Parts: sequence; structure tokens; C-alpha cells
Amino acid sequence: MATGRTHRPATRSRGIPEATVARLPLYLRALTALSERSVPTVSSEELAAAAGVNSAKLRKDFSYLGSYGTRGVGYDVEYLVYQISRELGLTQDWPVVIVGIGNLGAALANYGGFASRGFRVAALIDADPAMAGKPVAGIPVRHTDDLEKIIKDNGVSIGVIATPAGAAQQVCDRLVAAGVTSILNFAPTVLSVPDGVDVRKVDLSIELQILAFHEQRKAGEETAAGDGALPAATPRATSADQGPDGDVPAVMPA
Amino acid sequence: MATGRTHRPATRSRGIPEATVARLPLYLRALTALSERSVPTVSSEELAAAAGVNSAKLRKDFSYLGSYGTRGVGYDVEYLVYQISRELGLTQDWPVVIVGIGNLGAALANYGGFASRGFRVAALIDADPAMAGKPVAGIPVRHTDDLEKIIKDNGVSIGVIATPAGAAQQVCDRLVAAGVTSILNFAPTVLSVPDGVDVRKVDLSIELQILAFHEQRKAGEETAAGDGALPAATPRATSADQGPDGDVPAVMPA
DNA sequence: CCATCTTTGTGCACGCGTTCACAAAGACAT
DNA sequence: ATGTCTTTGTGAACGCGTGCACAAAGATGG
Repeated sequence: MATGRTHRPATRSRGIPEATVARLPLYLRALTALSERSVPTVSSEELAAAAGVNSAKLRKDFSYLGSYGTRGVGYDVEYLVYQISRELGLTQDWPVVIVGIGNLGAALANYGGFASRGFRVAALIDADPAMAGKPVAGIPVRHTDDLEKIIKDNGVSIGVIATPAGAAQQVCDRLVAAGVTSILNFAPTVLSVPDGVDVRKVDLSIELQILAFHEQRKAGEETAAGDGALPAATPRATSADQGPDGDVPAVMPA
Repeated sequence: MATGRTHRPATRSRGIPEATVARLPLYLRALTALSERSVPTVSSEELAAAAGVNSAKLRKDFSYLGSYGTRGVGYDVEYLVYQISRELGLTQDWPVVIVGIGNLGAALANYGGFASRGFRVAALIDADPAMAGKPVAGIPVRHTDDLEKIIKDNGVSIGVIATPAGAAQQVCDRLVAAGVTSILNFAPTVLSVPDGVDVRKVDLSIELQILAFHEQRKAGEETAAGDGALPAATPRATSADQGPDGDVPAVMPA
């Protein structure tokens, strides 16, 4: 998971823990699916299974929102969809801008999940003058020069950064100065922002490295203590398979 | 951050906490930047600032790897780059496959961050026969029929899923059956996998919803207790601005 | 109206992660 | 060699998140 908050030492805003907030969208998705299948009610057990979490955790999460369930029956699907939507602020319309219309930015612009839930792409912004005016996903790309005006005209408070790493901080600063207070960062950089601005980051490279760590560990365990639980797992690739522990470093500084 | 592990109740593999593992790539990135600028040593304070974390946390993280610092001086940049790379398993080559070559899949294939750190795109796979053979990012797209063969021939253990939500579980099952034990999932679905398989998810929609929650809270606080810290923040958008607490629900089930 | 059965809501305990604060270790100057 | 100064490494305390286990609540049937 690419995660990462900044800002506010988890002041437990109105009593809802951050971990719970992060799961609400998951519940909402599962509930929406149930709603489309016209399922009237659902138990914590069923919903938890659909969302991939523990049922006790789910019940505790919901308890922060209030007592919306009926004992012996479960939760009313439609009602819960509404309550969670309201809690997440999805009953209002959130205009967002995407800055940096390269491969990734274009992919994000085309992503359907945006419009579905209260989010609307107000503008696409790129620094390349050659891009200006070209439509991407049906929306004409605007030049970075107009960034401040676009933010203010549309009342944008959420910005998505999909620029190269080098440009990200500068774009971030301009977004914040123009009034954006929430940023979703796809650039592989640490952004620094003033208090009161939320940053979440999505970082492909980091996710892969975390997977590689666990992958290496699995391979190591396998060759060390032979439990043979995993079926496939070829010896795989290059060098340095001396086992994850106790190996002498190949490089040693002065 | 789109996060999410499955598998293994945090057995503290060889003593390195999961939270620390998730930060190692961050340190590595900062250290690589220092290395390129030929900086020989760095203090925990400086490096922590560059990585956007607390210096005590950084020191504790490094302490799990061993005592690699010199008191009174700091850490040797090159040495630390090597140690962290080794710990993360980046000294070996990790072939990955990307399944689902739509907008997002293509963007991922073009992403430079892949090759830079031990990861190599072994193949691009798509279910659309019309895509087969077409080069994307210089790599010809293969058809889903060959998935198993591709995985086995290349010894792939890491798979990236960038398909629509509907196809994700099926693709996941095939990947796992063919020997993949780590999956990075971009599809907005909960994947279920057997024990021993790691799944991490990246979910744009969830990230945005979390930001919306905080955004709404900020707006609510502002209108409620007038502290006026934030400069911009227009009244914004639609209905239901009765304040985040104590409002009577508009919908009530039978 | 009463008994039974299902499912919620939550008190409690436990473990992980974070942070503080400081002793120990080493560099460096004299 | 000795003292001072910087910076690491870590013991300890604290707080958050998770999961168990059960009592309370309500539905359902007789």
C-alpha cells in the first residue's frame, strides 16, 4: 500500500480513527456492489468477507459512525451506503485537477473511478506548450501558466500530481499557494507542505521493493529450513544467494 | 497510501518490523540521491529530513539492520546504499509481468522506475487478441493464453495486475497457480490468495476518498469554530452542509 | 407473553509502532 | 593522553489498532 499522511497528529477527528477512515471506502465499495444486486441487508460477517477484513474490526469501525445495525438481522445496505458516503464527504462534488499529463496522467484522466464517486476532473494541466489544447479523455489540456486561475475559478481543493519527480515540489507549492489543501502524489519524491495540507502518496517503485523484500525472504526460508510448502518457486536469477543472514558484505567503506 | 498486506501475521521476519521495511525504500531513494552528489556521509538528522521522517525512527529502523553508523559522524552513504539494497533483495534481478495493457498498464510499462532498481519487465500480457504482438514501451504484448508459459519460462515471481476489476481475481488465480507469489494489484477489487502469497494494492479511488474525508472535516471545522487559519477554501459545491455532526439523516430505511 | 436464536456493540487485553531521552561510543582538538 | 563535543543506538513509556469473547438487543416462533 502506498500510504503516507502528513499533517495533524491524528487528532482523532470527531472520534473516527485514521485506520477506520482508510477502510470506509472498502466497505462502501462492497456495499455498493450489494446494493446493485438489490440485497436489502447484510451481516457483519458477510460484509467483512466481501471487504476482506475481520468481522469484529468491521463492527468496531461502524460503531464509530453510530449504531446503524439491527441485532439479529444485520445492516441495511442502502442506509449504510448513504451513511458512509456522507461520512466520507461523497455527497458533495469534489473538483480535482491532474497536473502532469504524461503516460500516467493520461491514464488517470481516463480512469472511470474518478467520476463514479463524487470526483470530477475539473482540468488537466501540463507544462508542455505542445500539449496545450489537445484533448485527453475528452478534456482539453491547459498550460501550467493558468494553474492558479484554474484552481480558483473551479474551487478546486484536491490536486493530483503526476509529473516527473523533479517538478513535483514546485507544482505542489503552486497548488498549495492557490488554495489546494489535499494532494495525491504519484511522483517519487517526498513533498513538504505546510500544516493543514494533507498529502497521500502512491509509489509504484516502493511497493515493488516491499514485495521484493518478502519475496527474498520466502526464497531464503525455503533454502534454509526446507518446509516445502510452496509448490513452484524456481531457484531464480542472479548472484548473492548466500542466504539472508550472516553473509559478509561484499563492499566495505574505508 | 494504498497499502494492504495479506498473508503471514507479521511473523517479524528475521526481526525487521513491517513498518520499517516499508520505509527502507524511502531511505534508499534519499541515499541514492546523496550518492549521486558524491556526499560521503550523512547524519540521521539530515537523512531523516530528506526522507520525511523523524530521526529517532530512522535510527531505530537502521538498528534492525545492524550497527552501520559511526557515532559522532553519521552513516557512510555508499555502504548504507549497499546494505539496504541487499536487505530489500535488490541485488538480484526480479522479472515481473504486467497483466492488462490498457491506459494504466501501458503507463506502468513506460514507467522508468521499473528498470532502475532490479526490476525488469519480462512480459506484457493482455486478453485482447488485437493487442497481441503490438509493441508497448518497446515490448511486444503477449496474449493471456500464454500466461502460464511466460511465468514459468522467465521464472517470474512478481505480477502486476492492471486489468479491469472484473478480470482481476481470475488473472490473480492464474498467476498464483503458475508460481507467482507476490502481486501488486491496481484493480479496484479485493483479491483472495492462498497463504504464502503477498498482495499489495494501489487504489486511486480509495486514496481520493480518504482525502475527501479530511477535506470535508477541514471545511466543517472552519465553519463551526472559526479559527480562520486556512486562507482560501471557498464555500464549495452542493447540498448537505449542515455540519458534520448531529444532523438528521435524509434517508431512513423501514 | 415467553423462550430461543441470531447478530450487534463493546470492554478488555495484547502487541506493534512511535517517540523521548540518555548513556555509550567514537572523532577531534589540545 | 585527556577532555570535549557530536551523534549513534536503545531502554522504556505511551498510544493506537486489533481481535477475543461476551453481554445486550432485537427478531422470530410457539
